[in-house]
Amino acid sequence: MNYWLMKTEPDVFSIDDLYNKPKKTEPWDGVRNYQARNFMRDEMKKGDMVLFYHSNAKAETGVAGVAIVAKESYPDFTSWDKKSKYFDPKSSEDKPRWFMVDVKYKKKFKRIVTLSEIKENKRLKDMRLIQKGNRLSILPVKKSEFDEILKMSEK
DNA sequence: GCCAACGTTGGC
DNA sequence: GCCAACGTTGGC
Repeated sequence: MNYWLMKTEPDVFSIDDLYNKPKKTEPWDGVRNYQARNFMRDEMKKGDMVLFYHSNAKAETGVAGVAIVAKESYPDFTSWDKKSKYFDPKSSEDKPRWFMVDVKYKKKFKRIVTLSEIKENKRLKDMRLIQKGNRLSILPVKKSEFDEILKMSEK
């Protein structure tokens, strides 16, 4: 099993929004970065665990909870929907360029594990999230890092 | 709102 | 294939 961190802006789609979806499940659409796409297309498997990260948050930036991969990658249909803001003329139903997975709500932390706490925790110093210049919206996480963040959320 | 650190596009 | 210009991400 693999572990991941997925970023979302809570103003756009928060952990509460995921909770309120039918079946608490939602397609992770709109990823338009090749590295992030490749993670979803090639490596994310059903049952993988996801740290649900609130970026650019008005309140607190950090990990807000846990989700689980509910469906493995399939073409991101918003990429050939002309009305979608994620429309990409180079993607088609015949030749999809972009892919997504479905994620399902697992739990909301009692409190946000903030980015600054993560930076301060020596056990998390190698997390790709806090490497310089990292802007990837989907990142692999080690099991030890995943467990550490879970532990921090309980404190 | 600013801006550093990217990634992408397109002319050549 | 190079690289300048442009667009985006995301912390602050």
